[in-house]
Amino acid sequence: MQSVERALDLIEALDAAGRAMSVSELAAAIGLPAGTIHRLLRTLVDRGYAHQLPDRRYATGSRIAQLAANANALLGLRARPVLRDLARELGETANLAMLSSDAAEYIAQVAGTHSIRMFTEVGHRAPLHSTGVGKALLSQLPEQSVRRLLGRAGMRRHTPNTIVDLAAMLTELDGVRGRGYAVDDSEMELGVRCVAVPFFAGLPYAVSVSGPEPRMTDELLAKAARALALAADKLRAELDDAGARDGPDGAKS
Amino acid sequence: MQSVERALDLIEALDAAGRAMSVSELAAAIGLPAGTIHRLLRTLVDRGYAHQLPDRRYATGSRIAQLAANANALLGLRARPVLRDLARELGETANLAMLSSDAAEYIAQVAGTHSIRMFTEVGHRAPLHSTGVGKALLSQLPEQSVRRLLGRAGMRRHTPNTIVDLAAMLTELDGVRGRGYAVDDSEMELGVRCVAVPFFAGLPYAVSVSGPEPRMTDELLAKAARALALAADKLRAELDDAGARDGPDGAKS
DNA sequence: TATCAGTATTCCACGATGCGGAATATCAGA
DNA sequence: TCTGATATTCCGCATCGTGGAATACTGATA
Repeated sequence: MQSVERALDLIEALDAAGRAMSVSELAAAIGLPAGTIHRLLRTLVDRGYAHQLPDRRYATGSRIAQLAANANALLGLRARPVLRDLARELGETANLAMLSSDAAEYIAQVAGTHSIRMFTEVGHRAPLHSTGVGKALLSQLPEQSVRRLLGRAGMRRHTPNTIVDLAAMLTELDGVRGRGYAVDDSEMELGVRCVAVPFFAGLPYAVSVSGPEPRMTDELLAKAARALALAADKLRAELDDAGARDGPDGAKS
Repeated sequence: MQSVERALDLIEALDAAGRAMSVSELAAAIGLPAGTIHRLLRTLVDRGYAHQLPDRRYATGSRIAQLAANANALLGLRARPVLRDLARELGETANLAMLSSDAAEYIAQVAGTHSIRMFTEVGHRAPLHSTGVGKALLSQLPEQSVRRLLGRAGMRRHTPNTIVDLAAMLTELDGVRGRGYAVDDSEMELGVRCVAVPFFAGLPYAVSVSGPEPRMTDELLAKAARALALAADKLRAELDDAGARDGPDGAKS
């Protein structure tokens, strides 16, 4: 339906900009006359999906944040079967995290089968530089974005292993891209190891398993990396509803 | 624009349900023929705003979560001027939090003017039962929802002052409703006091100031409650873009 | 203060797109 | 296999969305 598509194009243009836009800017971005843009915007503003600033520009409205309150929880539900299989297969706690502003936000978790298990609260936001999922998320960004995010968030030392030097981090991220997975080797918390695989499902995500160092042997890490790569493929297919429109991304494994 | 309104009605119906719905259910909820609902849904599914389960039902799609990544940050920006005035007027750290699942999520913060200041990371999720903002958020919910949320999240003791008994909490929330504000008196962290005022802007929110106990005198608490009530009115007007459609809620101060 | 250029907003005739009812396909349960 | 309920598709029609043009608004400049 043409008019609905156009309204959604507007919502997405405002989101992509991350700032207020004028009618002319939106008209140029979407390729429609100003009058049409304005009529669509009127509906979006009436419904709270956009709001207008005093200088006549428009920005994303609060209704999106209201809808969002439930959206991550629903994604977490959809990811659970994949995480459950991972936790069962590897015996360690499986996590799903997404890039949220300048942090890694955990949106789902399934505990491992051992008595001593990792626990990270769903909704918890972890530093990008010192966690496996964080490094997996960063590996998906251009260097410029990495510099901006880490510059803003800082690179605080959590343990003697934490990478706190930007150049070292950029090198580490090259390694992540080459291997296909990131490792947190007691960088966030002493005695905790984590391996994480990045995937893109409309946003950067990472799926990981984490556990205590004595159990997270190099052999398990290698096995986990393979299982995580398969899980990432499944999660990409499950979590990117809009991806179906962009072509067979699922084929790029 | 009729067709855009109808598509947004669908998005909101799926969100409000928080679970998958059939075409018939959606048709009944919105009051349109099944064929019309189906045509709208096809566009929403194509764009990732809805997704279809194998049993033919539909649920919120992942595109909403993708949009959400920026939405809270934008709300935080819009709230800043009000929080800045509060921090300047009272000298203590001002916070804005929203109800997110079963926690209070901080979406904006402006530090106070003293050398020793409260710091809570934006995006941090705090327990509802043991924080001022959490109790302010809960005070806006029916008892049944309070029971469900606290049952699910638990009521863990953080300090000797923490309320860990449900009946005591329900009584406390009655008090919050009567006074118009909630107080955290070393319930989350010893030596930290917070006063928070609830408001509704499409979702439950709370605006608060917090500081160390020696500075958070009863006199300051009373003064802060008054300032916070005014701030809540401003924030309600600023953050509820969809509210304009529902009538003059701003008049219910 | 007046003017002007750029931009946002409003108006309107027209036809394309969205509409709803009916036909057809699918699904789950007996 | 059959059946009833429901989802999906099809199609004629008219209403709603369209884009161009007219009008209103704004900020910068003289």
